[in-house]
Amino acid sequence: MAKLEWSQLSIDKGKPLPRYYQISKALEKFIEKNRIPSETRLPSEEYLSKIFGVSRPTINKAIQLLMEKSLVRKERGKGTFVIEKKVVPFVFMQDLTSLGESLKKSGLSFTTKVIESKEIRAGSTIAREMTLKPRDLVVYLKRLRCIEGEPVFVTETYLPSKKFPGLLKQDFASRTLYSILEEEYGIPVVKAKRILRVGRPSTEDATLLKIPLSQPLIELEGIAYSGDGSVVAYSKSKFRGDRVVLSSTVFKTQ
Amino acid sequence: MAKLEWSQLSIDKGKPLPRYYQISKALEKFIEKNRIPSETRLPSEEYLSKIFGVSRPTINKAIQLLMEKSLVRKERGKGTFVIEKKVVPFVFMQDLTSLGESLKKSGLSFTTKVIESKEIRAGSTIAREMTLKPRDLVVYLKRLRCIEGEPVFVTETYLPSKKFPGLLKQDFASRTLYSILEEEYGIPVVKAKRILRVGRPSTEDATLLKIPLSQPLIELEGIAYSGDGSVVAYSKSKFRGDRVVLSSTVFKTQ
DNA sequence: AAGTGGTCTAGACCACGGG
DNA sequence: CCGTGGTCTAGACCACTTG
Repeated sequence: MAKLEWSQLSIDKGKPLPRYYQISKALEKFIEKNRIPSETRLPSEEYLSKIFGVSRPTINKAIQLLMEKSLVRKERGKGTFVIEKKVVPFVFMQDLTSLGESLKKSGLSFTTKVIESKEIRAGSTIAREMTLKPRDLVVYLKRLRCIEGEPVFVTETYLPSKKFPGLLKQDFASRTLYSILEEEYGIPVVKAKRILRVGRPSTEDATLLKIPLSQPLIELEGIAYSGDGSVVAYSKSKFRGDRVVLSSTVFKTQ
Repeated sequence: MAKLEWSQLSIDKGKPLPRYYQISKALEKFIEKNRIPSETRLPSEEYLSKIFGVSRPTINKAIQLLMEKSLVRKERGKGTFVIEKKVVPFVFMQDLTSLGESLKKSGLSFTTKVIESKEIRAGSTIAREMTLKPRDLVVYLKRLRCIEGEPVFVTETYLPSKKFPGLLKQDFASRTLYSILEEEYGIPVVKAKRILRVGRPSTEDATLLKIPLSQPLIELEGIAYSGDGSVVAYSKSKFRGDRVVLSSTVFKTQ
């Protein structure tokens, strides 16, 4: 009977709006109004193309828009499914904590997976950010963080090897980076600069985060400093824009 | 002679990557490597389709990707043009300043255009955010901010009418909102909550900001409080993701 | 084997901008 | 008028999932 419902959908081909846009809106409204449960499968693109009286590429593009809004998820060979809208509230600027610590406090279950860890030369770009020389060694760390079992962000971190001998032997999956730095090396982070922008995933990050290439990310770049003003870590985190909200509270300083 | 350069481009149709993706990357690299100046017109889609040996819709989709990355801008009837990459560094969390004040300090020339200003009833959503009753009156203000002449973000602000009688008569184009609140009403903002997310523009906002609907925005929602803990303003700002970087510095508090 | 989405083609018509 | 991008069609082949 499900098909009967969808079959009522239609668009006005006379309107000056693109058909794919009208179809996208029609589907969106239909899903909202009828409160289509998440994980419901949409009719096939073939079927929809008949309903709306357009070609399949047009339907494909319409659904593409819904996917970019994270309303649906496509699975090759299976179909298109309504997504449950989840957002993880996320505190990060309030106090000077690493993202891992911030997550811990929130009480949500989260896991860390180390994608890669190695020692490399800084190179000109990283060296400039960290006020090192390009040939200096740094520890490179790439971690994937999942919340409630779902991938939410990846972080790439660079730390000066000189300051943290043996760092690669630490267990980054079960302890937060900041706590390792403070407890194992006695170097606490006392200041951090952060830069935030919108970005797009690389093919690798899209795979890790299980998102399409078209979905925007929130990029958070950070430089952490120790008490003597030297750089302790340079990091770049990429968050799924559909799963994360960053929040903070600011008070008058004077 | 420009055509000669572009004509060298090609892709490997045997690769397992979509053609539109390969073409997009090829064009991107070509623009970067040859430092194609901004405002240069790309070859027509027709021409490119011949060069790459694919159909025009495929070229169209490839260029679509570049547009979403804000590398090019399409103009109907004219062509596709390379965009100058401009980013406005933007301090926002450091201290408790309004966005207007933050801009002023940055030294960049900026203008404010009032799109709309009126008194309305709060409604349930706004009332909840501002701890008002749905039927309470609020002043609604929608402003477009331009930096160096280009639209960069829109802000919608709601303020409780009761606290600020005659507010609509103020000149919001030449003074910042916070300074009006403090100097005209003696109510300074001492605390603010901020929530940040990625969003997509409404058709109206896309027009105001001169961006395609596909381009993501940074949304900054804020609630400002006065000394007695009451809500002074609720605002929602939407920034062009390709023009803005938000930055902050955090210190250890304890 | 059948059904799904991913992608592509060759051609088409339109609206817009500029000569 | 012509060249541009915006959009659409009808059909196709592929890779993947499921029965």
